[in-house]
Amino acid sequence: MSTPERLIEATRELLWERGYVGTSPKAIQQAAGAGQGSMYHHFTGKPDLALAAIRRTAEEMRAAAEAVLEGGTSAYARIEAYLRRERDVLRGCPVGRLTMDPDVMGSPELRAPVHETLDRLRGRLAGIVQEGLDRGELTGPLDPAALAATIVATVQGGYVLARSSGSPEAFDTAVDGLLMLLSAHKGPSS
Amino acid sequence: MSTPERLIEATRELLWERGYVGTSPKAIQQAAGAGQGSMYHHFTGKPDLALAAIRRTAEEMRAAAEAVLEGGTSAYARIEAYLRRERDVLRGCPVGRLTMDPDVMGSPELRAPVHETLDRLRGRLAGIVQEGLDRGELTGPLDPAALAATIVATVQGGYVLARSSGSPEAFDTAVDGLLMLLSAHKGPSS
DNA sequence: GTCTATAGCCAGATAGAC
DNA sequence: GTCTATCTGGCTATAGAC
Repeated sequence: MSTPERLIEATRELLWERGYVGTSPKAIQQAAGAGQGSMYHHFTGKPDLALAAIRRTAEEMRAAAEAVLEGGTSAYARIEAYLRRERDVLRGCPVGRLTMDPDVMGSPELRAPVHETLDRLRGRLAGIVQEGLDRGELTGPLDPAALAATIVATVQGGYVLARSSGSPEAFDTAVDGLLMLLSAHKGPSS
Repeated sequence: MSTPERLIEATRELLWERGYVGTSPKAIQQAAGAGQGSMYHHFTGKPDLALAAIRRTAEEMRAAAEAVLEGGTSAYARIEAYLRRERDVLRGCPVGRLTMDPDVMGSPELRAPVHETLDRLRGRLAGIVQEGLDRGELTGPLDPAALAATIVATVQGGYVLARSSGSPEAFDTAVDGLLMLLSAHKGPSS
């Protein structure tokens, strides 16, 4: 792997683990096995490197979501697949985590990928819910946009509960609760 | 207000705004209008001060939740009151936020109040759901513990969505979605 | 491209005067 | 109880040699 590549990957890991504020250039260099001069040769500084890392993480998360949301199954099945998809629960969401970082939220550039990723995810889920209603896989009354927000919020909040309790179980319990509520809306053609 | 008091309050604000990692003793002193010597006279250091601040914040959050959860209304009404209670949405949850802080989660002492607060909240909500089922205010199938986790997760995740989009609206939308799902379980005596 | 040297500033804390 | 002085070390970056 090239040096810039290693630097980006190291930054991604550290951003996930410690956030922007808690991640120092020095720590990045050590994790990447690169010297200071090397890092500043390839990137203008910490914000520049973080931007590259965040963009890649956001892109990866979008792809992972899409992989599980596409496909020919029912709306309910796709939502369940998204909710139950394998996750590194105790590490939290590498994108959602950044919303609690004041320096990230204070920078329009760093913030944009975070905002976009979560926003598109909500939109994608809303579309699936709408599809489900149209096809009779789900029965109303159900507001697609609201349900989509609740789904994403349950996941993001599930991470909080899991980290708080130190066990992934809390995440699963929150997901179970949501699916329990949603299953009451399963339609005949599902 | 006494100096220790001002130091604790300043720490609470900064912890909320910037997290543990992003909060320096110097910033605390300036916000509290106290000198270094003064701070180290009253507290042994940053962890000690943070502990006092976190404990107080946790206590305050428990009280705020209890204030809205107690009372003689129906289970559904109490859950809705909790979800719609006024919040400083864009600032996020002062307790939940700490779960993303590696230094807080790495310290058993700092972590305990966070864990306990979120845990008790879940237990309290589960009790209310159970009560609602018993009284016929809610109709099953409904797993109290799972629903309680979903409620807390929706709130915690709602903060993430709101901060990501820069608007409190996303929080409200997630809450609306959850109440929409839950309202399908409103019982006859409600 | 990568290295070492250097710099100014901040973090976190201690010591001792007042 | 509060103040100033001081300390060690880390952060973030620049300069210039190799």
